Amino acid sequence: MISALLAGERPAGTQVVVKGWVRTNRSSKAGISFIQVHDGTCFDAIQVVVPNSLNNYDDEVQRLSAGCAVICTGELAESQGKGQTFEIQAETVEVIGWIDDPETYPITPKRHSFEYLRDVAHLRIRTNTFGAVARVRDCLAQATQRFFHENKYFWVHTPLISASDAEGAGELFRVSTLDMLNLPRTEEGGIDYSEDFFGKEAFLAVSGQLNVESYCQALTRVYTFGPTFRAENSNTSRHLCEFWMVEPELAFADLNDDADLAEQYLRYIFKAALEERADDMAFFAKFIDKEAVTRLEAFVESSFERLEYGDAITALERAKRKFEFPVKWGIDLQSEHERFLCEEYCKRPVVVMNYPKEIKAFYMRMNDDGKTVAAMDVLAPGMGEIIGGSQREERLGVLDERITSLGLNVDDYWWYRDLRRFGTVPHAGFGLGFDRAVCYVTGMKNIRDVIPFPRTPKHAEF
RNA sequence: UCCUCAGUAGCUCAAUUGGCAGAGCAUGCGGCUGUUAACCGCAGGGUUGUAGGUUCAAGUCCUACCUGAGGAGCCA
Repeated sequence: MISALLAGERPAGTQVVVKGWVRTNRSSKAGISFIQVHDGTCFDAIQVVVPNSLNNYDDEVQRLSAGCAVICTGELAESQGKGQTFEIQAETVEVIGWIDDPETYPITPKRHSFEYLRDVAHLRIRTNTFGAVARVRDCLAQATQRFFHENKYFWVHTPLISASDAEGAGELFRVSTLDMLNLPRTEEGGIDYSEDFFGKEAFLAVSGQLNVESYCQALTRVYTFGPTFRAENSNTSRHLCEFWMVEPELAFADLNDDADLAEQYLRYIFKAALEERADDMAFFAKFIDKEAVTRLEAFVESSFERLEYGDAITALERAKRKFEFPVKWGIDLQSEHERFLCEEYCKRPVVVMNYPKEIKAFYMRMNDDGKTVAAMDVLAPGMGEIIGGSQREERLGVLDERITSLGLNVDDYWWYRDLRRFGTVPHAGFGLGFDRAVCYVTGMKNIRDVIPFPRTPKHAEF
């Protein structure tokens, strides 16, 4: 693989084979061709130097254009030219796959807009940017698994199909096998879901949290890492209908333990990106976002500020600048407020803790003041909220009160309530939008460009 | 879903107060070169997002729709 060759794992003079795709081909009738071959294993391509003594030089090598698949053999050599340490003095160049009609190949060796490349998402991965994103995304995913494994967390595969809409997180995708042209009806004229596949209404899950809480109260330290689905009509650079989420849950823990975990986790995966994908990160810093590397380095080195929600409000009220949305105790923080807190007020990552109960979910633990719940948001400079979490309400009576006061039905939560009846313990967890984390690390501005085939309203191509 | 902006060659973009549709890159051919965002020359490439309207004349003005982007809301 090219990554091993360019890393110097084989000495010059070794006979090597390279299998990959042509990036550029500069050929000279005078007798030599320079082919950049790329196999995706690292950022750089390797230069294959082809002499015109090869018997397929005229009719094949010179016709090679961007995208052609080739297998090259030859001797690894220290490069005579500038721009690379190693190159290959080719002895054979075998063309495995031609470009059908070079004029119609969508990925040309020039800059393309990200919007254009979304229309050719099956080919955009062959570009520098999307290759780098894919490798960094993998690095962050592997680091996530490694971090939790090393800290004795178990990976729990929570279901993607949810038979109740009790999770209360916005619009859901329906899962049904009913014949839409011939729907079974109840006597009242509604749709009779008892005829449906699961015998009741079913949806794609919007979170694994409620399920993972069950495992938490038996395995102590658990997490989910998988896809999640929201049918909200959100058309922004930060939203996908299908996205990946990391949700750890730990037993015998409070909100401070939760914040500690979030801090350690983020530092761990960001450090992995800096160390393991230095080549790709250097590219992002050069062409996508000048601060991609320095921002991460600062993040990894700084400890997080912890701020009470009430203190955050006070800081915002005393700020000399004006906000578009007025500040007072009880509001949810807008992104302009979040950016101010971490970028100007604290100048480092901030954990805002203990929010008013009115703006947070029913399962978050009621504090002794009766006004706030043990919720936290981790705010990152340059992005705003990157993690949201809470200590969960472990007291059955208080949980029931919260469910009822929000107009929800306690019977819908029967198994979730059982967890509070049978050996309940204080526990806490958080959710991280994995794709947003990839944006933060790479400096990519649009979440549709950090996931392989983005699903957004009106878009499920490929 | 709301607000704003945009849609012209394969791609990225020009085109003055409404007046002959242009460039760079890419592609093909030729030349040149241990080249590397290569360079030089030539060539092909267009129903200006769609449908109407105003006008002698519309890429340009008007209406509707479609598509995309940015912002907002919702959130992760």
